Amino acid sequence: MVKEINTSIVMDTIIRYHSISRARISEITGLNKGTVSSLVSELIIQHLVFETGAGESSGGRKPVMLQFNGDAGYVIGIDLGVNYVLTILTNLQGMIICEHQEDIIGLNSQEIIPLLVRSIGIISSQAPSSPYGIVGIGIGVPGMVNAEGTVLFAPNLGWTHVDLRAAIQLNYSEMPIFVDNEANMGAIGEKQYGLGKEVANLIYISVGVGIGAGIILRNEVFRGTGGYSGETGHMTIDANGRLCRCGNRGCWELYASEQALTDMGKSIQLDGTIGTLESYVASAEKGQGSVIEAFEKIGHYLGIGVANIMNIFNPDLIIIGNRLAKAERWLSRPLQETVDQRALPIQRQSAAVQFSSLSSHSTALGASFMAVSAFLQKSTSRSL
Amino acid sequence: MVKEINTSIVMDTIIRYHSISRARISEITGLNKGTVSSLVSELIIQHLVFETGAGESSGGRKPVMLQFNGDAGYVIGIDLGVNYVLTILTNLQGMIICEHQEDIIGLNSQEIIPLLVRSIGIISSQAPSSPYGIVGIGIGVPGMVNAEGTVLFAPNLGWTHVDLRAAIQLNYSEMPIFVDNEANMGAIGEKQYGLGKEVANLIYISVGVGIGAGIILRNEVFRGTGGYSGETGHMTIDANGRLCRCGNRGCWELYASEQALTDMGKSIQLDGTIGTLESYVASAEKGQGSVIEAFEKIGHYLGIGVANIMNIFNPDLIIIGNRLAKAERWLSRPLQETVDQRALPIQRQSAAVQFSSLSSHSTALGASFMAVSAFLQKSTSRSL
DNA sequence: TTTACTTAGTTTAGCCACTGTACAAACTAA
DNA sequence: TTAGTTTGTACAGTGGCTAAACTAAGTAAA
Repeated sequence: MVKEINTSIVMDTIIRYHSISRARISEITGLNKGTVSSLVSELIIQHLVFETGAGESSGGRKPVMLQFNGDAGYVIGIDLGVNYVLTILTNLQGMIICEHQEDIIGLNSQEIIPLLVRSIGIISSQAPSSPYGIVGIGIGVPGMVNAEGTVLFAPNLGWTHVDLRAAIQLNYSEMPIFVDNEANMGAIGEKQYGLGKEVANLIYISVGVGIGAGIILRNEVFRGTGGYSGETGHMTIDANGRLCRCGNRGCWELYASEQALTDMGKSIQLDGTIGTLESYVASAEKGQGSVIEAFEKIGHYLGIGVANIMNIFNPDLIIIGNRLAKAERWLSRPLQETVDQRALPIQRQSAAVQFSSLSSHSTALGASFMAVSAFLQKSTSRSL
Repeated sequence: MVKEINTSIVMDTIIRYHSISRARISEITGLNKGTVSSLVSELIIQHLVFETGAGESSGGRKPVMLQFNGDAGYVIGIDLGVNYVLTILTNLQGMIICEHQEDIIGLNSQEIIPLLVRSIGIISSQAPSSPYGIVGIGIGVPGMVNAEGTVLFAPNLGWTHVDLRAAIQLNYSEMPIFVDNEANMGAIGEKQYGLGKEVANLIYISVGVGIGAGIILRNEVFRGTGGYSGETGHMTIDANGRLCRCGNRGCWELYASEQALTDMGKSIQLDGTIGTLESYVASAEKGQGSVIEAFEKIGHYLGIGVANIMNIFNPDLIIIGNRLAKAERWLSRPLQETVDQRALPIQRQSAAVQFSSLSSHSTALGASFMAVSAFLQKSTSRSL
């Protein structure tokens, strides 16, 4: 049991420092040199770590540098969006090997699940050969997911109670499969591979048709008691505001989501195109004032909710992700201004607000990391 | 290190089960009988555990029952309120031995600190003799406190940057002293000794002059990056609402706190008394409709914020505490109705909203528990 | 070169705290 | 009584750690 913990510590240290000697690991972790040596040799036998040759001497014998073998295996990450499926293959370090995207507009769950299985098949076949092969699959879904991987409610997909994990498991019986909310996966993605690498507390705000949040506190996802935390889109920001389909009034997502944009757009004369987010972005880029104003209004309302979240959580970082992050150019300034006006001074001084750095891959990368994490945990524990 | 962990596990098991045999501990924890025996004998030497005699046989030798020695030492818990100081002495099980209260209306920090020291002295002298004596002091403060025990900002006391821990430490140099926000302490109190014993995620909402929240997630207080989490009072619930002194508009505490009551009270004809919370409660008890209406309005607005918190955290339990809990009778129904209307169905099904069960002792008890917790941790670890 | 000094990594002996097994003590029930 | 249970202790064995010695491989200055 102690060995398990120490193996994890050594593994994490190697991954974090990218290239490191046994002696440095011993220094950093406080573990004895002998202990480190023996643990490392087991990791090498497991193909999880390899020696890259001699490093720079600092006045004595040259160290043998160690690296994490990111290509010991591969994982699949899936971002099941409202109208697309993005499937990626990454190695254990989150390097994207290949990706595959398909539209799912108008499809129901009976049609989407086979499509997911097909996508997994296509992507799997492109994995380079490796000691462990494909070691897991992660899936981010735009809805509430329970601990068993059942999608309880995904309004924008029209799903209720779809046992997604079991459905995929039918085709890949031995494969570890992780299903979670798209915002949680996005938060994990940003924490591991994006802007959140150095912070312990971050909130990833997924602004798409609605708004959801992935909450990472003390370096771990906080899912709440039933797994339904982060329903920030239905936070009241206007007590006497418009009625939301959830039954509440003045929900944040009525004022600051893609749906809000569409509502505003009805009164905007577009240059002939349909009112998709992409068309609005295109119009804004052409300088259409009414569209830019709409974005700025949404940025302002985003700021109100972001300030609330800052006041409640006192996080290191708030990241705006998902579809509306594409309009960063017009959202950013009004958002920041509103936060500066509305959040408590001590909060806005210590917390940063940024837009996703992984473009549209946050969720898929987070999903793939779930699988990586589980694989490494299993690998370092079973080396008994 | 393993021993430390196991000692803690044994200790926790004894505390939880109140009266238990070595054999049962071994069963429950999975530790070997011999291991449990040796750890228990050390705890007995330390006076932390004692044998209470034979228990009921279940067909064989009678077990020797063990109990946690709650009277191995005592701790002091202080609730520094806006206009009172409540000091309590408890044993290690949170049993209140004696208490002492003083008014501090109109006093500044230079006057309050000596008063705190005096109160500690008065209470200390009443502690029964015990193996360890007074083992720690906890203080809950109505303001932001950093990790060093400095009160950064306590608007209702008029304090900025008062190094409270250091000031008390001057008089009790070797004593462990814990200073934290009053809402965090209240949350801890409810978690340990009140309504939250069985739950992992609870939010304690302290409704006094303003509103603050103590957040317990996965059985631990979440304090945020700088220690400033839980500033829920400044959550916007009305985007275009009234201006708050914090600079924001439509802050929750403008509509749902003692301050809100006072504001409303200006237009209420009271029966000759001044507008304190107590006088409003008295009027409501006499059946004065306008006061009851005011309470109901506050209950409604409390519900809006509570629904927000439910949607964001998906907790097991939300507890309403501090001064306004005294008006439970009139707040409760409108609060629950609003939550039922506004929180997502799945949230309100799984989370309960209750009023504090420890009457006005939540904060002081939480403060005392901080000291208990630190003492037990130290005791079980230094038995090397 | 040679020599002295560093630093890296392995080996070995010893130790700590756990587990498993055996056993004594103390009880119940037939 | 006698057989069978349950509790708690004793003791040997083991896993995994640390400390220290040692080998290996370098640098720097005489």
